Amino acid sequence: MPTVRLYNTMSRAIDVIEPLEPGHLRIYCCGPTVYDFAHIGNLRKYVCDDILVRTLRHAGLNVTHVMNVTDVDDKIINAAPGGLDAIREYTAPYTKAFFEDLATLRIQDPDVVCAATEHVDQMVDMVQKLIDRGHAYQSDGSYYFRIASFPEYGRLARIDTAGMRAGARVEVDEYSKDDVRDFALWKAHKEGEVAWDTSLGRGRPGWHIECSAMSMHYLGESFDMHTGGVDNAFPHHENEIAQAEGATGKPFVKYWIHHEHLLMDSQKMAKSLGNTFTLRDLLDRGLDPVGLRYLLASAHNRTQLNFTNEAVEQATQTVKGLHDFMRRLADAKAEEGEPSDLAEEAGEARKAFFEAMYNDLQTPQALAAMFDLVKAANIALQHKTCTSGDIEAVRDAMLEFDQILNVLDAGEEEILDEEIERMIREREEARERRDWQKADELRDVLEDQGVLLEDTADGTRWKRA
RNA sequence: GGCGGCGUAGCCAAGUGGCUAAGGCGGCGGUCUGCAAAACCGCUAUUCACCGGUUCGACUCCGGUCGCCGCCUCCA
Repeated sequence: MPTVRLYNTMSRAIDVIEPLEPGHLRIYCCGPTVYDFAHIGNLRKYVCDDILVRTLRHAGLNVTHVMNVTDVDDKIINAAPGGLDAIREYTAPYTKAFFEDLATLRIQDPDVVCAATEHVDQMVDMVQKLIDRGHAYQSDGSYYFRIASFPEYGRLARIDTAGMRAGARVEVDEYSKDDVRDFALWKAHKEGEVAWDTSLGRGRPGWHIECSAMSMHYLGESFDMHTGGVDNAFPHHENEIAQAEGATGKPFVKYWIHHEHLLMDSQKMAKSLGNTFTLRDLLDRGLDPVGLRYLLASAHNRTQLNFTNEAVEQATQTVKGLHDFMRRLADAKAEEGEPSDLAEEAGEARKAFFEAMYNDLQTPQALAAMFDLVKAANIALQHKTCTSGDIEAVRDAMLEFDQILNVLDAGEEEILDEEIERMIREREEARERRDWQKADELRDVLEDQGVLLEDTADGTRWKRA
């Protein structure tokens, strides 16, 4: 099995990935809070997770991928006062939209998707363990994690907890805590808010507790990998560690992966700047979802990616080029010329591509290896003798790359359109008569319908624009 | 104020203490084509924000300046 290396926020180094259980990698990815449509910056994170999981699977690991859906939090409660029915009614469409967005971006669904509101029991159990072990206390019906009881606090984000007292942010929490650094595990019921009647009393879970409770419920008290946006490292993941390790006394997660943010036109994305766009917004503007996937996948996950309209259009062009290439490959026939060494080139490209991916997900280098092969194959197809084995090797390599990238066409066969076929035949006849004017006219008509023609030695081909 | 990241061609984006600074998109010129398209060939950063320093040698290491971005209690 190949060695996979990834940057681990905990160690601040590129670590060799060795699952706790050999051959089986258990990963938890922080999921969406479904109070609104996901914006493109949120979605980058899921594309990064997708590339990561696909790479781990390609390396031969059996991956169990769990993702949460946060369907109860302050924003949701504010938007949907009342009980559980009210927040479910409010969040359901956003949850549905979120998974539609994942599908649009060709992101594989996780093996397990868990909603916070369906795991309150597990969270209550965990809070109880924290109380029993002296890490939590009650105040006015709410429960808090006592940071002073967990000396390791701040290890992930390298935060000096002493300095938090002088933090720039103003404390806005109206609940009473022993120490400003402590965070809520369970919030006492307030009138008009959703609540559960539990052994802790009537109330609702804090945000961080859901991820600790659900990840351990599905993946065990210690598991391999946990992902999130860079902003989640502190406080969310730091708090998760405190809760999990406080409750079990065992190490929580071995590898922490954090994905960088997307910039919009070199600016941060923020509602106040009016530059957050949902996938729907972008599709309405005519952007191609697969081009978008390619763009989001094409930069390294730990660098900020600058999102511009132009960049998406470029990515879309690139993907079109790959589609053209696969088609050319499918139609390829052996030609006379010097013998090609395409099979070897394919092998080299494969090696380079996956070495790059296995070495901290270096997508840009992997893509460069792929394009080197595309170029070599195009040259060979034009000037050399390619055996069916040569062509097959290139095709297999491309399809293998696409196990990670997932941007190629799924189905080969384009539905034949009789009207289009008839016009193409008509144009062929015109061309035989050397009636170029008529032929060009027909080509223009088809182009207006989004059909592009290519006259090749083997006849005219067409594709959708 | 504290901590951290980044600044590479028109655009997106890799990279290394010293061979010609990856790759993609775009543009220009050419081959092919009835014309196109696709593909191919050539050109498109004497230079890596700026200023110093270390070094035989730095884009890569150090210091400073400017710019952008993130975290510092619930934002991917």
